[in-house]
This record gives sequence, C-alpha cells and structure tokens, in this order.
Amino acid sequence: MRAEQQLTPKGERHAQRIIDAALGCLARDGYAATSLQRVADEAGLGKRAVIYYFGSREGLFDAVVRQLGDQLLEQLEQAIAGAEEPADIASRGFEQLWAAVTTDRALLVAWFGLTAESITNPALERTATYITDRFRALLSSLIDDLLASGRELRLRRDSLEVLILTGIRGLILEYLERGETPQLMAAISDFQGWLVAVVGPQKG
Amino acid sequence: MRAEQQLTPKGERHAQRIIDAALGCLARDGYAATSLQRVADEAGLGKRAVIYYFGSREGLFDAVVRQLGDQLLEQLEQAIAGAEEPADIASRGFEQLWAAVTTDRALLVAWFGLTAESITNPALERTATYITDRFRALLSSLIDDLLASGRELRLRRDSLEVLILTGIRGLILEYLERGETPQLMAAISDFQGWLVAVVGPQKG
Amino acid sequence: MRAEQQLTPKGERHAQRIIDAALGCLARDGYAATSLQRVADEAGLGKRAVIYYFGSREGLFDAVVRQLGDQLLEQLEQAIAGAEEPADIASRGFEQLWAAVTTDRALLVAWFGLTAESITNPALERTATYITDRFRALLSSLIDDLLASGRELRLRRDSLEVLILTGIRGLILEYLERGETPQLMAAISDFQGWLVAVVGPQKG
Amino acid sequence: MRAEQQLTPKGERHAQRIIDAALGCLARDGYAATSLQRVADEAGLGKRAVIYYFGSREGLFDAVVRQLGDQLLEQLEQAIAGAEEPADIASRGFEQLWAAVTTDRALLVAWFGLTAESITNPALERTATYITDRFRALLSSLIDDLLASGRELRLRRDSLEVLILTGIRGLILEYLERGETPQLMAAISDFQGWLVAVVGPQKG
DNA sequence: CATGAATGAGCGTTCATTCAT
DNA sequence: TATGAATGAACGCTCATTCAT
Repeated sequence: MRAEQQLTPKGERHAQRIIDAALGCLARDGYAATSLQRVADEAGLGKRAVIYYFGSREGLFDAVVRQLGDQLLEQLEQAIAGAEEPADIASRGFEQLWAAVTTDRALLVAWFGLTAESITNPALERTATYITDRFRALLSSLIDDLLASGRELRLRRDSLEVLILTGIRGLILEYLERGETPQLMAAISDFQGWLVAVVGPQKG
Repeated sequence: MRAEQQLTPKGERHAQRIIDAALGCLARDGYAATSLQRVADEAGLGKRAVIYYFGSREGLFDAVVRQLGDQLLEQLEQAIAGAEEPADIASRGFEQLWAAVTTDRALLVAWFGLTAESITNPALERTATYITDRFRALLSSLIDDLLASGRELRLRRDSLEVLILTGIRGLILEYLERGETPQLMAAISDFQGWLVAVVGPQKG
Repeated sequence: MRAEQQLTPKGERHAQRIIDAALGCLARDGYAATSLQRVADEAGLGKRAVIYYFGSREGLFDAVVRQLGDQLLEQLEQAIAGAEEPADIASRGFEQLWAAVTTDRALLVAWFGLTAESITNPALERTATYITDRFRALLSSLIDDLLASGRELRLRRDSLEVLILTGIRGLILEYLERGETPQLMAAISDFQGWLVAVVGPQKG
Repeated sequence: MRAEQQLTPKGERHAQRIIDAALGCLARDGYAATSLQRVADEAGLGKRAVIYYFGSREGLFDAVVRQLGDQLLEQLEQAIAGAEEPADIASRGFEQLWAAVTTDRALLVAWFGLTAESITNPALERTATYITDRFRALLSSLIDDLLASGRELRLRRDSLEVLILTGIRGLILEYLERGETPQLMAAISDFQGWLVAVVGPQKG
C-alpha cells in the first residue's frame, strides 16, 4: 500500500480521487458490488492505479473507512467541544452523529460490510475496529472528564462504555435496516434519556 | 429454489447435507469466503447441485439462516415458557440466547454478513430480517403478556421494543468483534438489570 | 486442459476456432506477441474460453503445434508413400516439406518460438519435441525400409538420423532468417544430393 | 541506448554489472523468464537503471549477445590461427566452438530465444543475425584462403557456406534439446568428416 | 431429477515502459 | 546522470451463473 508513504502531488490527487470514487460506489452499490473496475472507471483511472495506491481491494476500503472515521470523529469532537453538562454532550453528540450517519450512508454500508467480513477475514480486522476504537477512546475521555468534574456514575464504568457503544451500534443497524421510523426516533430519544440518567448529578 | 417444493427423499437428504456443509463453511471461513465450490466439495456434491436445490448462493444462505433462526427462536420460546416474572424471562431468555450465540458462531457470521449485504442487495432483504422479525414478534407478544398481567412500562412501548432489540444486536456485535470480555459480561448483566427495571412492578 | 477430453460439438467447434485464431496470430504477430486476449478476440470468444479449453497460453500453443505437426507428418507420409528409391523419397519428401514450410510460416514461427522457450521452460518441453520426435520416427522407419530392401548405409545409422534432422532444421532456420535465397536453394539441392549418396546403391 | 555513448567510469561499471547479471539470469532462467526486474535485482540496481543504460529489454539482450558473440568469434579465430589443413581447421574450430557452446549455455539460450523472436520482431533482427553474420564472414574468408592456396571445392561455394552454417546450427539445436547424446557426438564427427571431404585435396 | 459444459466478471500479480524530476 | 512514480497489458486463477442435455 503506497498511499501511506510519500506521494507526489499528482499521486495524492489520484489517491483521493480513487477514495472519493470508492465512496460513491459503496454508497450506491454496496460493499460486495464495489469492484476495483467500477471504482477505477468512476475515478477515471485504470484498475491498476487502484492496486498501485492501495495494494488491494481491502486496502482501498481500509483507506476509505479511515478517512471517513477520522472525519466523523473530528466532527463529533468539535460538536461536543465546550459542552460540560452530560445532557448537552449527549444531545449535541447524538445530533452530529445522526447527521453524519443519515447523510453519509456510504460510511455505514462500508463500515458494516467490513465489520461483517472482518469477523473471519483477519486482513480487515484493523480496518473494521478503527472507527469503534477511536470512538471508544473519545467516550473514555469524556467519562474521565465527567469523573474529574465530580460526577458519580450509576453504572460500572466498563459496563457503561460498552453499553453506550453497543446501543449506538444497535440503533445504527436498526436505521440501516428500517430507516428513520418513528419507533427508532423514539428509541433514540429514550436512549439519550437513559444516558443522562445514568450519569448521576454533580456531587456537592 | 427447489428446496421448498416437493423433493424426493434423496433430494431432501442432499439438500440437508448442503445446508450442513454451508454451516460448517460459514463457521470456519466466514460469509464472503464461503463459495459454492467449497460448500459443494464439503457436501460431496457438484457445485451445480447447490444451485439446483437453492437457486443461488443467496438462496442457500437464506435456507441456512431460516433453519438456524427457527431453531434459535424455538429454543428461546421453550426457555422462557412458563416464566412470568420479567426478571425470570430476561435471565432465562438471555441465558439461552447467549448460549446459542456463543455456540453457533456460524449463525452470527452468516447473519451479519447477510445483514451487511442486504443493505444494498434487495434479494437478501427478506433473509436478513427473517430472524429479527421473528424475534420482534416474540418480544411483542411477551410485552402483550406483561401488559395483560397488569404491568406498566416505564417507556413507550414502541421505543422499548426497539431498544431491546437494538441492545441485543449491539451486544452480539461487540461479542463478534472482541469476544467474551469481562466488560461485555458486565454490560450484559447491567442490560438485563435495565430491562427488569424498565418493566415496572405489578400494579395493585 | 479440457480440449483433450470429450467435448460437445459446440466445444469442439469453439476449440477449433481458437486454434485457428491462434494460428493466425502466430503467423502475423509471432510467438511473444500472441496474447490470449488477441486470440480470443480473433476467435470471437472470451479470453476465459481459451483458458477453459486449453488450460493456459502454453496449453494453447501445445495444441496448435500438435495439430500442425500431425498435419505436416501426414502430408509427408502421403507424399513419400509408394516411393522406393531413396532419391525419390528424398525429393518428394523435400518438396512436400518445403511446401509446408514456406506456406505455413505460422508453423515455423510457433515451432521455433516454442523450441527456444522450451529450453528453459519444462512445461513446453513435450510440445517442442513433439514434431521432431514424430519426424525422427518417420525417418527411422524409412531407414528400416531401406535396410530391409538390402541397402547399405555409408554412415552409422544413428549419426545419419541426427544429421538429416539437423540439416533440415538448420535449413529451415536459414529460411526463416533470410528467406528463399538462391544460396539456400542451392544448399537444399546439394543436401538432397548428399542424402542420396549416403544411402549406398542396392546390394546385389 | 546510452551504453554505446560516453559513460562515466561508474556508468561503465554499472552497465557491465547489468550485462553480467543478465547473462546469469539467461543461463539460469531462459530468455522469456529473464525480466528486467530479475536482472536489476541480480545487479543490485533499480529496474529503471537497466532501461537507462540499454534503452529496453531488447537493447539489453542485444548488448549481451554482441559481447558474447565477439568473445566467441575471437576465440574461434585464435583457435584456428596458424592451421592450414582443412582437417586441422575443422577439428580445432569445432573443438573451440563446442567448448564455448557447452560451457556457455546462456549464449545459446539467449541466441535462440532472440532468433525465434526476431522472426516477427524487426527490432531484434540485427541482434539475432549479428553472430551468424560474423560467423559467415569468418567462414567466407577461410574459404577464400583455401581457394587461394589452390584447393578445389567439391560443392558450389555459396551452397557450401550455407550448408556449413546450417549444419552447425542444427547440431547446436539438437544439443539444446537433447544434450550431448552419443548419437549427437557421432553426428558431429561425421559432419567434420564430410567437411574435410568436401574440400578437395590440394591441387598439384 | 440432476449435472457437466461453458462463460462473464473480478482480482491480484508480473512485466515493460513512460513520466517527471 | 540517474531514479522513483505511475501505468497499460497480459495472465491465470476463483466465483457465480446460464446453457443444454
């Protein structure tokens, strides 16, 4: 995979064009139907160029997921920057997250396709967990902040982290399968309520 | 898909052998790496026979998922039969569910692979939602029973159903990615606690 | 390589079309420039069909050479059938051989390309020696006949066989490089003379 | 092809290292399997350097063949220097030629590969005929000497030249295909005998 | 009822070569 | 002078599927 090394400006442009094309294909056709050929055609380059820059189909998806993950996490961090109240953090974070999720269906499709494959394809493992790992880290630091500011959790910390992540992933999966149904929106709202309730009031 | 029509006894045996072989492959190699060729080899039949009985690769997975889903739901129903207390239902159901999930990794792999693909491949939609739909129905009837017995829910009913399903799917996904970590086990326990708490005490 | 097994009439037709196309390409473009793609295009079939019928590029050339070799040897055998006098055999055989050689340049190009490659590519060894082996056998049986009819050779038999084959191959190589120059035609005539002289007069 | 122009001492060393590496590869892997990559690796230089010095793969082989051809012809000339009798010339020349041929299989492989390719690839024509042309010239001057010394040929001169060259090439081809079989050695001996016989005794 | 023959699509590799510096 | 970046061509493999029997 050459894309992680130094690239000429042209190379950089090409690699980015390929990633963009891959995103488009993923969003439109899904993980399995996104072939190198299609991506290459869409990018206006040869199939060979995709291999050159990303080493393989999997390498390409890795790059795509990382880029989207970084983007998503960055947006999330910006969205909650400055918020102190758990309720604020939860609502702002969720708003941003949901906006990203519903806007960029490509991210989800790629992410879940990869996640499913990664279970048995070791080459994809690092890619698939990249976003969740970053998200986990963000979550963890948020909880650190809360604890530092004197809050007391109503659940064991470990368990809380898993439940939050787990709940979000479940909700996203539901969205993917059924779209934005009223039931889902209600569930999200209640999930946020639970979230705020689980973080106790400020001590003292 | 001929497997649903009348089959000779030999045909029936062949079809079942293919399903078993597919299960073995899925468990060992994962969704994407489970090719017709491999399944056929494992079943000791020609690749063409698989197509004959199940119409297509997707048809095969459909049959596999349905069989496993039926099995799972039946076991679940048996496990909670007789239980009246929400805490009982939750703990027995979870125990059974988790046993199935951790025993039959094949089910999960197939299920998530299909779910991911189904997002963009309409041919798989019915298959992928088959288990969740049946599970949803089970959940719904359980809640009916609770309401009939005079319980009062602490959450809107729609939202509750989604959150339960969503939570379980999230936990399973976490298990697939990271295995049975202590954090996950703690989260499961707390999830069960939430579940019981959310169903209020019996009225009167 | 499926072409040696039983083929359906359609398969037979396709395989033959591919061989014909390969011949055309070899004659026009040479060994190295004859790609599967080109052959397939010329045959009006997919590249995949070539692999299917012949296993590989090498397998294709093998089939081509065998077909041409069989054809050549058959023609040779017919040409010298009935001739008893060495001079007759030599002149008729040469005439036919030379006609084939100069008509079907493709044979030569394929044959020499393969011969050159076969020196280091074991997969081609059998192919490259196929024609010479058959030719050697024909030569050997001709000499048997001469000996049986009471002739006496002026050279050791082994040596004679090698020298004849060797001489012919050398002449063909010369033709390939320089065409039908007057010097070459003179040499061929003298080679035939030597051939007749080396086979002594009939005893008694 | 820069190798013929002025090169810095370092360039000269590099070019020679590449030629040597190419020779090694040709001897070991054959013509078709000798890729620029392999040669470059063996020479410890970049693939691009090979192109830089020799213009193309063909250019490289051209250089290799010329170097080996020059070497061979020089050795031949030395070997027969001083010999006056045709029998002497033939035996000394053959001895030297055969030593070169059997020692430096690389030359043969390269030479025949090139010859085969040159039939349809005009870019190789000059390279392929380089050795034979020099050999032809040597042969021609030897015959001049013989005629000048009063010998009378038993064959037309043109024809003789072709037959000698042709015979040698045929014998080499036989060696390449089958190695040093007893039959081949016998044939070589008889070929030399024919050679001597064909050059008549000294007049007067 | 069942299957072998055949094919189009895709992937990832090697290779020679050109671009750009 | 020398080289890394980039690319088009080809090959051969697997796969799912359709054809024809």
